[in-house]
Amino acid sequence: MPGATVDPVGPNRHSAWVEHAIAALADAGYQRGGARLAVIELLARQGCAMTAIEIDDRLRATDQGIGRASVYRTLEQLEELKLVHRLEMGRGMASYERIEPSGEHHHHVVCEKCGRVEPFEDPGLERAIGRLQGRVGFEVSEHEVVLRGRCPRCA
Amino acid sequence: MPGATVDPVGPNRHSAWVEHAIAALADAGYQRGGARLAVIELLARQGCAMTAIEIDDRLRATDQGIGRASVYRTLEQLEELKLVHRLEMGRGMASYERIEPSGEHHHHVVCEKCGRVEPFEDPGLERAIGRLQGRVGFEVSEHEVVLRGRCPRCA
DNA sequence: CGCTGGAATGAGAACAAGTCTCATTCTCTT
DNA sequence: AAGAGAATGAGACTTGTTCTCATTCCAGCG
Repeated sequence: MPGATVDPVGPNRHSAWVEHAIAALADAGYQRGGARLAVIELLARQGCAMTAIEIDDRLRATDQGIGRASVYRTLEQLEELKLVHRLEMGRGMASYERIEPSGEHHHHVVCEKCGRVEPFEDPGLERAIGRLQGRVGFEVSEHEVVLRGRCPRCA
Repeated sequence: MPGATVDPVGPNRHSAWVEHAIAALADAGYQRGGARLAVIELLARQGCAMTAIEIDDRLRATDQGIGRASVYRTLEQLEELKLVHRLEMGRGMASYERIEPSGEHHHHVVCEKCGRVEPFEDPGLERAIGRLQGRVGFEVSEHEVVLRGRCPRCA
């Protein structure tokens, strides 16, 4: 790949996750398909959670014209394989964001007035949750923290 | 009330919250009503979150036969007045639980297999979240932590 | 290559949770 | 006891999601 060493961080900076997802799907016995790939590539480009509706709308608008069923089906498969995280932060609709294989992740603050969502991360919080794992009777595999309040604009 | 000093802790142990809720509603200018009271009394008896559907089903089964609209309307009002907490832990449906005026509260572990929900509390976690408040740009008024995994039975 | 069997896809129907409307009933004040 | 306005409930409606099934696509095989 001559000349390909320039600008490793760009619009495709998360292509590693695309590869990862494709490999995981292949391992799980799935065949390739255009709709699924489109969902994966869209999620790869997002910095934070995106609602199922947004994903669906965006992909429907594409010249490919991806169907609703394919979008939801793909999201379900990706969730099953722990490639994406399903979140319910709003009024009864799900959002999705990719799971980094590194384990790196963030949580969310939601404005209860305008619905704006922002990510944040905090090692102290992660530590507190880590310490908790043994104490609850469950075998915990993931966690989710949502803070609610007013964003600077709405406060 | 002669003889009423026996057994202060019983099925009505949370009647203080009922009073609190009634007072708050009156302060907010609401009139009394049977449907609303029934919702309040049902929530007062629960130890943990209950889905809107369950609440509705239970109250519909009553000889009072409370309507769906009243149930949802009441839940919305109670949420607005910070008398109950709305949670979304499952597949797209809301649960509600009362907010103690003392600020005492718990969080939840959900079994991703069977859907069982259990409460837990942890001061360390609360401290970590408390420390966080200033750092996110929002004016945080509440928070919610959900752990997911396998319950002992499903593990 | 072109076939073929099973997987992936998309249009639209079906479903479930929640919301809205509006006629009736109830509360509270006078 | 009456009137004004709030609370209620039946049922229509909306919205996000899931299901169905006929069609299209992919991948191994001759």
